[in-house]
Amino acid sequence: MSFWIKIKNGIAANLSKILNKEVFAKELVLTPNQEMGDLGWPIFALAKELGRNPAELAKEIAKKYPTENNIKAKATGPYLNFVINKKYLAKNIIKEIEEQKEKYGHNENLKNKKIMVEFAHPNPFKSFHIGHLRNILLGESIVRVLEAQGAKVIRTNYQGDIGMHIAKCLWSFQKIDSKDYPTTTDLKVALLGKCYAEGSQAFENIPEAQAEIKEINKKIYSGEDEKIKNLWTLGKNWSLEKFHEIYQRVYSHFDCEYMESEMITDCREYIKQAEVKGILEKSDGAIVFKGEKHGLETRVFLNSEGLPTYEGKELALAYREFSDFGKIDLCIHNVAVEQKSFFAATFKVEELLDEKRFKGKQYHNAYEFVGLKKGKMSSRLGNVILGNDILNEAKENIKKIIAEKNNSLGDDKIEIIAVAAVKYAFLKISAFKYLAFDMEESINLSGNSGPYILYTYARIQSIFKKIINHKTLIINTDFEKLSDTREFSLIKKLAIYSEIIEAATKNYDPSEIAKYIYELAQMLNDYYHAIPILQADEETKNARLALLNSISQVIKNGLGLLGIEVVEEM
RNA sequence: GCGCCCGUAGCUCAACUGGAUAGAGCGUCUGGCUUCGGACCAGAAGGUUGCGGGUUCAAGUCCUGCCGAGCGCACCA
Repeated sequence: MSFWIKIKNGIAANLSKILNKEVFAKELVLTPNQEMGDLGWPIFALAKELGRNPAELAKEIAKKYPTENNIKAKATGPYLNFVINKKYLAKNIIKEIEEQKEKYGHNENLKNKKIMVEFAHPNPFKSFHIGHLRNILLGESIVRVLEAQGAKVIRTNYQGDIGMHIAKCLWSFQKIDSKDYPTTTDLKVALLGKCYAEGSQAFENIPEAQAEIKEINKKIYSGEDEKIKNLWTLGKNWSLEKFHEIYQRVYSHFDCEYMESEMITDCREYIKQAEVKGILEKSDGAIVFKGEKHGLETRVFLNSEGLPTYEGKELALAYREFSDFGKIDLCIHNVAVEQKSFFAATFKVEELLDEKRFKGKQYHNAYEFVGLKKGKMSSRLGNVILGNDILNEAKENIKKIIAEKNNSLGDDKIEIIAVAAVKYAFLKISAFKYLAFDMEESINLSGNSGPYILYTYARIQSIFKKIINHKTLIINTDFEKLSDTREFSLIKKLAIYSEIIEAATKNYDPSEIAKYIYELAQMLNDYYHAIPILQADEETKNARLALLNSISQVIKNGLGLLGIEVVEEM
């Protein structure tokens, strides 16, 4: 348990004793400013319950509060506020960070929990676009946040390698002579994209083509046509090759990559079981789930041509996911909000099918959609923004800035900064907010941005480089020397870090962490400008270095949870 | 038409899940490198939180009615 939580628990325990009534630590709020103290407890509710005037009651409780040296109670109007001794907090927090280092802020709330996070979900034969990018960045961060709370996390990715979109692509792709196949990954996926666009156009405009495409789709499902099967395998491998490049580029990996095509056989058995149990029923030649009696919509599981739909295949996936890695406590499906009714229905069917296995263990993390600020994105029309294009664009912009400064920086570092810029731009916005993407505006390199935070971090490292053996100085720090109010604000900010991780877990929303690190970086930059570090007398300097060391550790930890790497210089 | 989500500064977003004076960035204007890194910092302008009603000590946050946008409404994934 973090030192900060201990302080809050201690105050809550004291209040509980005085009032003979349970007071919870989470009722304590941060004060808006330093003069009011550090933590506050609004006592309106209690005053009302006792029929008392809140301000008078606050004074009375403050008087009864035990007089400790380190935490003092005082009444501020209808709030009971607590003042924490600065040196006491500084010493303990800095010590805690020094000891726990990259584990600082972590907890064991999810110890012994096995959680599967299913994310990324690109479709082979189609492009990895901006929506997939938001998905993978969010998913990767959620995984890290859960791990920081002690959970054992299994990373999975479910990729749609079957269906009409592929049939449309292959319809056009089969006409290309293998001698004309491109050699680079980028050209290969570009070709698949072009074929898909052509196939889609043909499907809409040419009746014969439509029939041919439907035929190809059936052949893909049956796997009996060698030629189609080979083309399908080839195209899929091209796509996966590209996807893996991207996963690596954003520091993601998966314990298991499920393919939709792997589900088409097994799912028939589960659909049949569900039909026998009366969960699914026949309707117009299809087998459907009539969700209305559960307040849901009707969804098709097996279509009238006898092919399993996405819903049908989901049943087989669920059984795989809940058995391949032993018993799991929770499966988080990181999928955009548009699939909400799809998941509501499939979760219900799974629950009715096998309550013990699935009930309460499936969760759809319905994050919001990414769209374009200008125009509409459509892979059919070819105006999609690719995940890689965004990263490349950010990289070019960073190169430009470096060139303007006449600096030089290795490509590996520029890449890290570019990835940081893009990741931060996506993750700083709440996952539950529609993201209107605009290339120029969305990837900031200054202000509230990834590079700003990396710059702040690099700046601290730069100070350390000027000191020899600064780490050994921290042990004997005189914390009394940290007397500036900015220093205390920084220490308090460091103290609450563990609570931020908990907040990010509650809604599976890493934007809490992004916001926190930004504020911390901002406070540091202000401090950096106002207070000299290296010019201070020896003891003060050491105390300030100890503080800087803690700040840089927390920035690094927080960025780590967002899936962002740091650079020592930039 | 029904269901879900949303509406906060010119733009993009915060507001610790009902608490104290609604805050940041971008953009605009002003100032700051002879000082630990100017991808920085300080300051200014910018708000009837879409509109109306309600709940209570307290509402951007909760309930309700409008207005507006997005997503979803069975054989795509």
